[in-house]
Amino acid sequence: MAGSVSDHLKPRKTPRQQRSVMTVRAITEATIQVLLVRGAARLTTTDVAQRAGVSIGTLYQYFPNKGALLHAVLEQHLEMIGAAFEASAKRHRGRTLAEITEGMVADYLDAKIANLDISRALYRMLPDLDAGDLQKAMASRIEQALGMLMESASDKLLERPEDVVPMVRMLLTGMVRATIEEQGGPSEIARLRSELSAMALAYLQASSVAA
Amino acid sequence: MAGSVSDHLKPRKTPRQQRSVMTVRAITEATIQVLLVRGAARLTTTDVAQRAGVSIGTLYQYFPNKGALLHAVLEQHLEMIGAAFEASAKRHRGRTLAEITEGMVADYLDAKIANLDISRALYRMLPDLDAGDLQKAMASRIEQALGMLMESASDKLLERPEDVVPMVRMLLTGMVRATIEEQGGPSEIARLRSELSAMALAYLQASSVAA
DNA sequence: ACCTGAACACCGTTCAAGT
DNA sequence: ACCTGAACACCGTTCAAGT
Repeated sequence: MAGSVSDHLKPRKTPRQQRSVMTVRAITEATIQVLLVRGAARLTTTDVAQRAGVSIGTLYQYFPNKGALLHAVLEQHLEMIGAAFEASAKRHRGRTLAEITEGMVADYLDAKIANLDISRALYRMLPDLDAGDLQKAMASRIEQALGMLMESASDKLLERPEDVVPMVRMLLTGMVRATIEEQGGPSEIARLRSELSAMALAYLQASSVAA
Repeated sequence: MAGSVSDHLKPRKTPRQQRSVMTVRAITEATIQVLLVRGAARLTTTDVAQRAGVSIGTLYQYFPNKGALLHAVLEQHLEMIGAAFEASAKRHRGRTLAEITEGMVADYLDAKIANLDISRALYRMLPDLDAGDLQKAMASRIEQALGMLMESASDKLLERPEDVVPMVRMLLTGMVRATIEEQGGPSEIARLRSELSAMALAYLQASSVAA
């Protein structure tokens, strides 16, 4: 073992005084701003420090490297999406398979669309980010909520949930990601909203029996 | 207009003498080698030039920048995948919807799996690569072959193909990409092979009527 | 405990000089 | 027509000195 793969991505120190708490917040805020304005490829630690109003030395006091900075921003965003999905799952629990499916797709899409720019920027940085840990955690979080939802469906019983649930999770996140990365406009997003529901529902029905 | 977005990614000059044709080939070969050995993030133009046995100056005589180098490698790989998919489409034409779907999924997966390492490496560089043009071309190439296949199905007639065909294309490429990027092992790939067929077929059947 | 910024290392890219 | 490699610019990261 000897430490997780991504020890080097963790924040370097935990701020103990008020001043430094604000410093850290200023740095992550600035990171998002620079990300949106300049894009992932042209994001510079110097830019971030300047925009945050601190020196580069200070930035590196809290984040061991550029990757850790972006990792922190990604973590925030995923936490938001994960919480939104879990809340959505609770809302739709116990309804019919069709209702659950449509509601779940709509809510996930809405959460991503509400932060379209940042979603797009973050997707673009994923590869450089060594974010396998975060993505895995997110995947199992969504799968757990999904599994619970499927069990709760009032009209259908899912067969082989251990295979079907991961596939549906991948369908949901993969199609939304692809559409956003392909620069899909309003019409592509509208199509995704209806067709993705239809797709997920057709597969789920084919994989379940009457309850 | 004033030139395509990615003029700066095109090769800088076309080699006119034998010597330089070999030079270009050596450079792209070396790029793949370095990509596989060091990974996308640590790929260095110096490394590539050294491995190709030329100076950096020579490298920059044929490729205007690092991006163009990777762009060329990606283009080669996509060309191979595209051709494989079109050949597969021809083979399955005229069969039943279920046979077409299964054959298509299996063939696409096989083509990607046969070059798993390079596929993985290339997926990781996509964002940095400004490869929207290549991806769009690839998407419509696959969609055209898919549309032809759907029309040829002996037992079913697809409704709203203008919506359904792009969704199936995205399903196919998106799920394979997600599985590969998530470092899926043999068992995840086997699951993908069967479940992705089931998913696509369930959606296609729900979107078609008897022929 | 926190902050600063000059200095270092590394890498992408150019260009004057060569064959 | 093609090749070379020293030189330049830029950016991530460190660390000795400060409050």
